[in-house]
Amino acid sequence: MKTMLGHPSPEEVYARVKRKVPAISLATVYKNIHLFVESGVFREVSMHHGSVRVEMNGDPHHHMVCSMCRKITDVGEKELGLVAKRSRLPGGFLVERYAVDVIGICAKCQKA
Amino acid sequence: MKTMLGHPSPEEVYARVKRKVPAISLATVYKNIHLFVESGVFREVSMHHGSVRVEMNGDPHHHMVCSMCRKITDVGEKELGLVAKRSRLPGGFLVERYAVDVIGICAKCQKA
DNA sequence: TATCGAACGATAACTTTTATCGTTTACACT
DNA sequence: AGTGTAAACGATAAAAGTTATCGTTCGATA
Repeated sequence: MKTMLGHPSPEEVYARVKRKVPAISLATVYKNIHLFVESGVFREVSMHHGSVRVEMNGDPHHHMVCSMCRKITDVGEKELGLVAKRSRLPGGFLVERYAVDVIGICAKCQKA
Repeated sequence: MKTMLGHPSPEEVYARVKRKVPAISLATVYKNIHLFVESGVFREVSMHHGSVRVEMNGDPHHHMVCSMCRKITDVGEKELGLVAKRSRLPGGFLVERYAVDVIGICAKCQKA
């Protein structure tokens, strides 16, 4: 069976799982996505999207997001060097800018 | 008058503008936010939030996002080096991971 | 001041996500 | 197997965020 690669939305996960378990509810899919994200099975990918996307954990990598069609493509950690030079990344992607999000726990939440 | 700093949501912008123009509609605020974002006056900041956030363009900087309370804090470009070392950033922020989003135009959209 | 088009406000609609709740299922213990 | 209990489920309502619609108003120009 083909595995689900890429960056599926909850709706896409739902559609896929429904093929095997037709009775499943969208609510259950959301519950499991949350569970998986909190457990570290999935990561959330959310830059500039109307809906959440998830991906499996894997080798460290980042994302190219097209500001017109919003398609997401993975970028290996090593290819990031090209971004700083404002050059084109593999695939002919034209870089406008890049945004780094550092995710963690702020001082206040560490205390609680 | 105090300017609006930080990373306001559309609702926060609406509340603020309403002080001066009580008759304004939320729809108009959204229309203007879109206009400003498309014109490059604002940038969108969207990592892991239920709603869009905007910020003024300024010196290059990035963001720390608390995975518990979702508060956003700016990080100067120079401080990013600390992240790679998994050390603590200023303010006692404990780094879990970081995500880079490269924003631009994909090859297909460049043709169109 | 009359005309015309752009921008507006109110609101309905839509999308995505979360909460609620009654029911079903799984399983430990008898 | 039968019973009790808790966890998980599906259906669905509700909430939150955003966009689309539409009749009205504003403002520039003639």
